[in-house]
Amino acid sequence: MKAKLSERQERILAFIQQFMDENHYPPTVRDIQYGCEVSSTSVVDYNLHKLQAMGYLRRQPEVSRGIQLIGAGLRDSESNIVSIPIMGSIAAGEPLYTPDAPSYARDSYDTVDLPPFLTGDRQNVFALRVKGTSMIDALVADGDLVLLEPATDASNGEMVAAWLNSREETTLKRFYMEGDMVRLQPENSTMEPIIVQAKDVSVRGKVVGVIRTV
Amino acid sequence: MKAKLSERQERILAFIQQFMDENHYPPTVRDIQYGCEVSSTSVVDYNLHKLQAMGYLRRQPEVSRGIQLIGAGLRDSESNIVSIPIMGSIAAGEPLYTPDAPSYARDSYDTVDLPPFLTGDRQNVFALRVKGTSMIDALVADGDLVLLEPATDASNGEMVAAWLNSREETTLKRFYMEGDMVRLQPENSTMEPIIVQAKDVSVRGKVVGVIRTV
DNA sequence: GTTGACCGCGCACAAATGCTCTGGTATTCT
DNA sequence: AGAATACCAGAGCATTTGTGCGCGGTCAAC
Repeated sequence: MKAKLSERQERILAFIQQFMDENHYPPTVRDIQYGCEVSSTSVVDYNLHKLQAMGYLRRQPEVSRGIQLIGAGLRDSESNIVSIPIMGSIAAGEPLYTPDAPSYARDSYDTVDLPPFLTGDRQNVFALRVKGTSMIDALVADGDLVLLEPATDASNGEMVAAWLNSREETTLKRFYMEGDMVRLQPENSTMEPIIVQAKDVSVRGKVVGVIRTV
Repeated sequence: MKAKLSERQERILAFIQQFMDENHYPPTVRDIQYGCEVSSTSVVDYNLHKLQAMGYLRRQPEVSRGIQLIGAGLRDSESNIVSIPIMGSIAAGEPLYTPDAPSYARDSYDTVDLPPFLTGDRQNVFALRVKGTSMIDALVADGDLVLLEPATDASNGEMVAAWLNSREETTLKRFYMEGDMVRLQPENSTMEPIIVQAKDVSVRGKVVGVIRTV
């Protein structure tokens, strides 16, 4: 269904987003025409139909400015918000996020709405509620919300949510690969690192943000 | 300037908000006419002019659907976001927030858009960017954004931004009043509390949230 | 070549839509 | 009472704007 867009269609789409950001209402066909240097309104109409068929936008027939972007474009430009699912708590051993789950399956989770600057351009960011004070050594307190980017491995020094087979729990630590061992380093130097076999630990996500309300 | 609205104006305003929520584009004059059971477009036009003069919305002349809500209505219903001013950094000794400053003076500051759940129903919440690692003992790291509610005193145990006359700096600690002394307690037990005369410390705000991006 | 799909252009029409003009009805002020 | 003000109603005009139609390119398949 979603074939690749022609250059003109890309431009039209980008123009609509920009126009919405600036004016807070959708452009007319002729706005697009002039904004994208097209020489006829019918060309705009033609491409709008294409874009609609491909699912990039919705149009209200016979209605001026009856254009609304859907999908990723909507959240980013129109409401300036992204919805992030809260996939559970990180202290409890609940099943964690599966990155390949379809996005509409998120309906079954609570979500928080956050401005995009917290997620950057990362995909499938999800959130976990921190339960207990066991991660206070990583500058994360009870009740905090941690934002995670799905990942199965990490670079040294990154803060990750890691599943420990031996303890059957997920913990939040800095990740260091040392040979075939993995060292999970707390933030606080008074705490001892956890060192386990690489096969006994699996990374679930990298921390990209922390939110705390008091 | 902002006189109280007539019943019809309230209704028009509410209708525009509802229409925007449903359709993601502004209504036409006639949409409003039928939606609010007005018998003439001129009445709508008349009231729209009034509402514009009172600052509730902005119109683009000669442009269909050239209506955008401004002010409180926009933030709450359209984008579900509150703008919070970043009043500077907390490590530097810059002048801090003055709660009685008019809200439109916020134009001179950077702002971040955040969902309302972070501020609750608190008023005049502002943000400070944490510079340096001097507050890491309070679970706050370099680069974090702390959300503060303006306050001039605090209850024992609350985390506050406090100005220390002796050091001429603002610091983030838990607040304990003990006789006529004030103890500013770091989160980390390996750090020593700061104990000063109550007159040498002034509370600037209470921490209501922390945001960290990595 | 010829065909047909795809895309663009120009034009024109009709509907949608903002705006104005005229006049009316209360309510308030002098 | 008369004037002023605020608000509303109806009708109509002029512009804006979505949409359809005909025509002309390009490019690949046959």
